[in-house]
Amino acid sequence: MRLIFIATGHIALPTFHHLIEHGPRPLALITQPDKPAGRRLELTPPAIKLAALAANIPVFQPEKIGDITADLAAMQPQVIVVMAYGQILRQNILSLAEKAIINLHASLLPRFRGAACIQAVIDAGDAETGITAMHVVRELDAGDIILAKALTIAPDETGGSLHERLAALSPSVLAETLQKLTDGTASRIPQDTSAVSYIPKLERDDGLLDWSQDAAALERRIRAYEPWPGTFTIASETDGGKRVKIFPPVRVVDLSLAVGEIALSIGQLVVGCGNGALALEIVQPEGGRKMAAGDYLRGRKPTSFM
RNA sequence: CGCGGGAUGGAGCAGCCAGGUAGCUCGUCAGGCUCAUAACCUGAAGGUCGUAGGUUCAAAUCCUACUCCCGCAA
Repeated sequence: MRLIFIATGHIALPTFHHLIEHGPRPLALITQPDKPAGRRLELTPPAIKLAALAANIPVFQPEKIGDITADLAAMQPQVIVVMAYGQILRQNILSLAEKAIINLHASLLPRFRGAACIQAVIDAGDAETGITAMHVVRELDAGDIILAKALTIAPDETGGSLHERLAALSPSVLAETLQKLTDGTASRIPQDTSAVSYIPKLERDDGLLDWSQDAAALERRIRAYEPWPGTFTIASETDGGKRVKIFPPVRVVDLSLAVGEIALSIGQLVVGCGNGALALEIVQPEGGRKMAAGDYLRGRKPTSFM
């Protein structure tokens, strides 16, 4: 089968490797251009690009995917697979594949269309999520569904752990999808429009915690946003009003504190929330490294979080 | 040269601006108290103040260079 793979995010790596090892071998990888990253803003290639180069698969990194429409057409693809690419595909791309252009999306559609679907399911407290294979249409994540596989979300699941498990689940979803497309047994199930929800891309600042929320909701948020975009708060003036990152695990405890008030309870840093309180284990003040929350409290002596 | 914070006993910090006795909260060890404890009391050990130069009678503190760690941004 003549297949082109379009992907940027890490979540696509296992699927890409699976195709390289078990076929159909991708004719080319289309991925985002190298971007400045790191403290010195050095140009950094997407990890999947390195994987392609190592396997001698041609790589295209157009600023706009429309720029290489002719190249794509010249490869005469039967199937195009899109996964965490990061660009919207125009109509002229959608019609390039002879058989189908499909997208693997990391949620059980139509719930949580959009970029931050992995964080969203944990944040919402959902019991399960999964990988959905669907046809690509002009509207984002709105195409007819071919198949989906589900996973149960663990009570201590983080965005990172779920990302890994979904990445590992993806190759089998794609393999089955390709099989059905070949057989002609692939179903086309339209999405239930009444159940659609959309979750936009997250920015670093979205990780600012609002201590007036319920402790249980904050606990989910802290797990969901680890490692991206991460969660943080602002320390009181006694610690210079600096940013403090919060890492899971955190525990909901029954302690009566004002919103944002900090206390030392049985050696742990406890923060008052809107309903209940949270015991923090690991924090990282701006400029410092990760440290035990109790050490942070004893050393820097913050009195409250904003 | 994108912006910024930091390096001080085992941990986290203060002291630096206005150079002159190594400090705080913990931890560790010993002892005490207690039915008991992550609680409390007493005592002790543990530091070439990141590295290399410079200024000075005197440098954790001022100056220069370097190494390492980290936040923002992307």
